Amino acid sequence: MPEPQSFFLTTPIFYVNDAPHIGHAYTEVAADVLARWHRQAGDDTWFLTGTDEHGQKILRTATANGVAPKEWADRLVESAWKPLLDTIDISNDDFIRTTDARHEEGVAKFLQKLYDDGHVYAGEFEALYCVGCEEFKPKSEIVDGEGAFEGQKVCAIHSKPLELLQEKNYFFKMSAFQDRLLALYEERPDFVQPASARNEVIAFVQQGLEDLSISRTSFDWGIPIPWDDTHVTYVWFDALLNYVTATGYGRDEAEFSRRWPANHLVGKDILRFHAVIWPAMLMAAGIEVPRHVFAHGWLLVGGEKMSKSKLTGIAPNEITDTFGSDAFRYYFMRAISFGHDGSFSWEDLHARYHAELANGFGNLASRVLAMNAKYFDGTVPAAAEGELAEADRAIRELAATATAAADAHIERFAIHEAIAAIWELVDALNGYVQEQQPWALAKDEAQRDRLATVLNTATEGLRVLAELLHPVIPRAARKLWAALGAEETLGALEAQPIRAAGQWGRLPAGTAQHALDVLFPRIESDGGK
RNA sequence: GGGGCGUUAGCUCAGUCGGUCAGAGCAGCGGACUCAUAAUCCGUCGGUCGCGGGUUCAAGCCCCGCACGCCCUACCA
Repeated sequence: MPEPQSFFLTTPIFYVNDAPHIGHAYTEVAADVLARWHRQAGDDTWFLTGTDEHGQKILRTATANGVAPKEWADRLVESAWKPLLDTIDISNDDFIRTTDARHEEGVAKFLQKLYDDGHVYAGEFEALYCVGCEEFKPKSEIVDGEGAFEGQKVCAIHSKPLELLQEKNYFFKMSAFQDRLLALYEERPDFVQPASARNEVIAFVQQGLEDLSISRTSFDWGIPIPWDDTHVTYVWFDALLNYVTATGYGRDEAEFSRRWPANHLVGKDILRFHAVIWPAMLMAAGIEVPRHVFAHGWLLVGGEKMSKSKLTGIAPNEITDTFGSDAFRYYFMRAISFGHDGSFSWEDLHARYHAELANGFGNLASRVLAMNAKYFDGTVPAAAEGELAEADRAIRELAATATAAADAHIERFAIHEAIAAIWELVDALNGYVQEQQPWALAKDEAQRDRLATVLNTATEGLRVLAELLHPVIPRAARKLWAALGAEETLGALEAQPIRAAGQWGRLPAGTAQHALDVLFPRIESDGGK
C-alpha cells in the first residue's frame, strides 16, 4: 500500500459582514464534493474553511450596532456562517476564524520573520482619502468631479473632492518576486486554473508588480504589527495566512508538513490575491507555494452577475427548503461547467431536479428495489455468471470506465464532467432495465435465472452509483445504501474506496434489502417561483 | 486607452492536434412499455456554428477587421 496522498483543500474565508448567498454556498459545495471524493478515496484529506473578521468595515458595522467587533463577529459566525455549512451539508474538517489565537499568533510570527529577513520596510502610503467615508479610496470608487468639482477627483459615494493624504505604512517587497512568479506560472501551467484565469494572472504580473502596503494605522481592529503596535495588519494579508495558521504554521511543524501545500478554491474575483500576492508572501517566508489555485466563475441570474443590490441575491435555504440540500449540491455542480460562469434559474433547477434526480436516478432506485421485493422477496438475486448476455457485460464495463473517468475528472477539478460520467451509468441502467423487461421475464418460470441476472445487474449498478454519488448527494446516497442492505454486508458508505467502486460483484447475493423512501419527491411547479 | 474571455439548435451548453464537427441534455412532436416517483425506452423536428474578409486541398476550430456582452487594469473580505 502506498502512503496515503495528502489532499489539503481550502475555500476562501467568509467576510462575516456579508450575508450568505448561493455564491458562497457554491464555493463550499464544490470544495465539499472534492473533499468527500478524496476522503472516500483514502487520501489524507483535510478540508478547511472559516471566517475573516478583521478590518474597518466590520469595526464600523459593529460600532453602529453598539457592540464590540469581536462580539459582532461571534454573533454572525453563529447565526449566519456556521448554519450555512449545515444547510448544504458541508463536511469541513476545521473552521478557522481570524480572531482565533492560533491565527493571530501565526500571523505575528509570519510578519516578524518577513521583517527579520528584510522583506518589509517602512514607507509612505499616499492615496486619495474621503472624509465622508473616513478611508482611503480604491481606484474603483474614485470618479471625475462634475460642476463645482470639475477637474477634481471625487468619491463615488459622496461625490465630494478627495484629499491626497499620506500615512506611514509598512510595505511588503512584493515587486522583488515578479520574476519568480512568472517562472512559477511558466513551469507549472496548472498552478493557476483554469487556463483563462492563468492568462489574466500572467498578463497582470507582466505589467509589473508594486510593493504591497500591509499595515494600517487609522483604526485598530486587526492583528497588531509585532514590532510596532501602532499599526494593524492589512486585512488581506491577515486573511490569506489562515491557510497556514490553521494547519500548524509556527506551532506544529509535523501537522504543517503533513498538510501543506494546499489546493485553493477561489472565486475569480479574488484570484489575484491567491495567485499573485499569496505565493509571493510564501516565497518570502521560504514556504512552498500552493499546489493549485483554482478560480471558479460567477453565478449569473438573468444573464447578470448575481447581486444583492440588484435583488438577484438568493439565500441558499430558499432553495434547500424546497428542493433539499442534495438537489442544491447536485444542481450547481452538474449544471455549471466548473471554472466558467453559469446561469441559475428556478426553471432550470426545477427541470433538472425532475428530469435527472427524480425521474433518472430516484426512479431507477425505486423500480429496481421494487422488483427485488416483488420477485425475490426483498433480497439481492444471484447472477448466472456462466450465462451473461452482452447487455450485462456492457453494464459491468461501464461501471468500471465511469468510475475511472469520474476520478480522473475530479483530479482536474472538472466536477461537472465527473458527474456527467457517473450519470452515463444512471441512464444506461434505465435503458438496460427497459430492454431486458424483467417484468416480462417474471411471468415465465423458465426465465427465472435470467430474471435474477438482470435484477442482480441492476442492483449491483445501484451499489456502484451509491458509492460514486455519495460525495455529491450524500443524503440520498446514504438512504439508497441502507435500502440496498449494503450497510450490513459492506459496512459504512463513507468507508467504501471510491476508486474501486466500479469493481463488480461486491454486494452479495441474498443480501436482505429494505424499503426505500422516495429519494427525490416530485415538487409541484408553483413551489419554486 | 491597454488586456482577457465569450457569442454554436427554442433554452442551457460540449466541441481536445483544422479533415463524418455540425453535437448533448432539456423543451416540442410521434410511438412502445408498465417494474417504478404519470416514471422508463425508442424515434423525430430543429442550427448560414455573431458579422465581413483571409490562409488552406479542407475552418465553430488558424489570421485580420467589425458588432454585441462580460471581466481585469493593485490593496473591494
